[in-house]
Parts: sequence; C-alpha cells; structure tokens
Amino acid sequence: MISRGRALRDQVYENLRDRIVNGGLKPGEALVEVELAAQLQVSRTPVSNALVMLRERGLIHDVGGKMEVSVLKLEDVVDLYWCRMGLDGVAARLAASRITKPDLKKLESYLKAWETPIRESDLSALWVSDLNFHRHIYLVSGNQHLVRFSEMSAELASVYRRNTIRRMSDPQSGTSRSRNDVRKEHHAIFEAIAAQNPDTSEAAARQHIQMVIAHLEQADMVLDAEVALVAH
Amino acid sequence: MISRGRALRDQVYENLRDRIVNGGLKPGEALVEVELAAQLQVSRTPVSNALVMLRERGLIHDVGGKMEVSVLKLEDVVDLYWCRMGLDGVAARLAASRITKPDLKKLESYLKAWETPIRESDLSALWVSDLNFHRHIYLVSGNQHLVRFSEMSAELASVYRRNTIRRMSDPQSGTSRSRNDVRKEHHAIFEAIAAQNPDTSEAAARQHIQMVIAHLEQADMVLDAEVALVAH
DNA sequence: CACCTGAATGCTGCATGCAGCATTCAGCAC
DNA sequence: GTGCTGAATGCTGCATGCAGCATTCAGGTG
Repeated sequence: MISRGRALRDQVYENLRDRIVNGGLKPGEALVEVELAAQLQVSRTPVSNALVMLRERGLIHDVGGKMEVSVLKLEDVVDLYWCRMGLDGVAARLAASRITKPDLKKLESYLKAWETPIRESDLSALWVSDLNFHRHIYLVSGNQHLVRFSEMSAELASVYRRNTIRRMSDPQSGTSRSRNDVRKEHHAIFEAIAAQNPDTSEAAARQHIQMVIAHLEQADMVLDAEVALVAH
Repeated sequence: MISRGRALRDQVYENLRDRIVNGGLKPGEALVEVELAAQLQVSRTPVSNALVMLRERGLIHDVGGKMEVSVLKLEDVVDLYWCRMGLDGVAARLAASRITKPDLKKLESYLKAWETPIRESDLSALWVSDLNFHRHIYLVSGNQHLVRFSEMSAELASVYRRNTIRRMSDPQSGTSRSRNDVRKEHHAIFEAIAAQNPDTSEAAARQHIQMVIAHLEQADMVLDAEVALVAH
C-alpha cells in the first residue's frame, strides 16, 4: 500500500485524503499519529507531515492539540458551491474557446452515462461520470490554478457528501432532483461549449450550480440534517 | 521574532510566507532548512513543516529534492486573475445582498485614497487601500471559503507582483492604466454594492478584473519580461 | 453519593541522529 | 587543455528521543 518510490509523506497524505473524501474517516473522527503510523507501517514523521498538509487544505481541523476530520455544516457546503459557481463559470467560458474535437468526444462520453437507464447498483458510476464531466471542463480550460481551486473545493464538499447518491435514487423524496434535470443541465453546458460560445457556456455552467444550491437549501428546509445533494 | 506561544511551525510558515510575498525571498531562490532554522533560532523540524505548508499553497516548489520559491510566468498570473474573475464576481454579488451601513463606510474609506492626489512615495499606501477594498468585499460576502480561495490566489499572484507599483506611477508607459481608470472601476463596484444590486455588482467586479487581465496581456506584448500590473 | 484533587496516561510538537541521494570538485588520463 | 571518474560534501527525508500539556481516572473527602 505504501511503496518506497515517492516520499512517504505524500503517499500518507493521499491515503488519508482518500479515506476522508470517501467517508472511511468520518467527520469529527480523531486522527492519532501513532495509530495511523502503525496502520501504514511508517514512523510518526511522515504522518505528522501529512496531517499538516490536510489541515492546510481544510480537510482536517486543529481542535485543542488534536486533529479531527472537519465537520462541515450545510452552510459550508453552500458556500463552497458559491465558489464553484464562479469557478465553473469561468472554466466553461475558457473551455468554450479552447475545446478540441477529441475533448468534445470525451465530454460526450461522460454524458452517455446519464442517457441510459442505470441499475440502482450503478449509481456510483453515474457519480463518477459526473465528476469526470466537470473535471474535464476544467482541464480543457487549460488553467491549472482553476483546476487546483476546483479540486480543493470539490474535495472539501465531498466530506459532506456521503449520503448523496442513495438519496438521489429515492423517488419518494420530494426534494430530489430527477436524473433528467441534471442530464438536461449537463447537456446545455455541453452544447454551449461545443458551439464555442463563451457567454452561453458560462451561463449554463452557472445555472447548473445555481440549481444545486437551490436544491441544497430546499433540502435543508425539508431534512435539516440529512441532505440530498445530487450533482456538483 | 519567534515567540513560544503558538506552534513554531505556524510562526515559521507566516514568516516565510510574508518574506516570499513581499519579495524578501525571490522567485527561484532556494530554501535551505538548516539556514532558515539558524536564522529563526529553531530546529529543522518546524522549518520542514512550514515548507510542506508553503508547498501545499503553491508558493514554493519541489525541484529535485530542493525547495525553491515558485517562479510564476505571466501566463500563471493571468490564469490566477481568471480565477479572481469568477471569485470576485460572486463575492460582489453576495456582498450586495449582505452589505450594512458600517461596512459601506469602511469600503468608502478605502476608496478615498484613490480620490486625492498622492505623493510618489505614498504609492504603497494606494496599494494597501486597494488590497483592503477587495478584501473587505470578500469579508462582507460572509463566505469564508471564498475568502480563503481569494487569499490563496492573491498571495500567489503577489509572488509576481514586485515591480507593480513603480510601473503604475510611470506616466511614460503607454501600457499603464491611469489611476483614474482604477478609481472609476472601484467606484462602479462600490455604487452597485451600495445599491444592493447583485447583478450590477458582479458585473462591475468582473469588469474590473477584465481590465486587469487585458492590461496584463497588453503589457506582455510590450514588455514581455517586466510587467505593469496595476490593481488586482 | 457527589465532588474535588492529584497522579498516571496518552498524545502532540520539537530536537536530533542517521542513512541515502545528488551535486560538486579535485585529480587523473588523454 | 579538456573530459572523465570517484570521493567528499551538503542536504533532505525518515526514525526516534524527550518534554510539556491536557485529559482521565482513581481515591479520598465532605
């Protein structure tokens, strides 16, 4: 699991980051250096370094000497999506002026997952497609700092995201957006970028995030605790 | 300079960050742990931790085992301002809906520096006012993540920023924006926020950054190496 | 039984030892 | 003089020792 090639601290960092993002380490959970060091078969030093990095990203939090996985309130997630509103918009704008044929193909392929009906068990695949779709727009923008910021934002938000996919699949929930809503919003973004229209592209991207934020706040009123966040 | 109250690594981090941002440590300069440790009278450990943090923020860069202050190309700065285009816009939008009387007063006070003629020697004061003006809009937005991202972006860009103020004061340079241009753009932002108009506020904020980017790219053509960046 | 107090425990943050890697420089060969 | 080789140097990354702080738990007191 931990190889000797790259710096241990970076590997530990990635390991912990992934566990936090995927929910293996839950919000509020304490991160104890010696435990983690024992798990990963390294000394405390690279673990300590990794914790410093995670703190810098906001994924963990310093609470009275101890380190804990950050606990995000709904308000935090909404704030993060407001950031995404700005960043995604600019990314789509830039992407519209730099898109190439192969990149278009790639974007289209990510959208395919939303066209076909999907088995319950494959909802995570839908999620991955969604991630890839948005990420690829950032890549096409050619702006590495935009990529960085959006990744930080997405990572942080995903700390909150655990019960997302299950909820989206729940047709009972009045607050759930239909898969079709998301599909249409994605398609609008795709079409605008394909047409190389910056203004329309940015507007479509922002509209998408706008819907997510509205949905989050509506879900907040209904659920208060458990939230139905669909696409990001 | 280094007290015993807070964690040494955080103090070292701030010390180095400030030195990088203010140009005391120049782009490309190597950061040697033992040297810095000796300067700051601490051991290598907190210095090493601080370097890890700085790397996470992009201020320094890992180059073959050694750590060096990041060297930003003009392209990087332009990319950062595209980020700011998105972030500043959203911040202004949110600020417009949350502005209060005292915050308006504060914003206005920051603008005053641009109204009155300023001695050459006081150009740095102008710069500080500009920083405060934009920062305060972020604060008023009430979105801590927006604040975080904008700070990261500004810090990084300022690695590049050293010859800014001097250039702005050079009336010979055909690429320089007049102080009056900046003043008017700031005023437009202020007025829109004061009027609590989200759309107008965002548009004004974006327009401001748009001008900065245009100016950067124009300056690039003219100077290629040394750039006349005015307000951020 | 509740509360207060002090000792033991656990964990972090900093210092330092140690090994490995790259770079450099000196000396030698051509 | 130029180019190559090998040793010495310098620096990082990881492991571990050590001290301080907070938390906890046990035992005693009201």
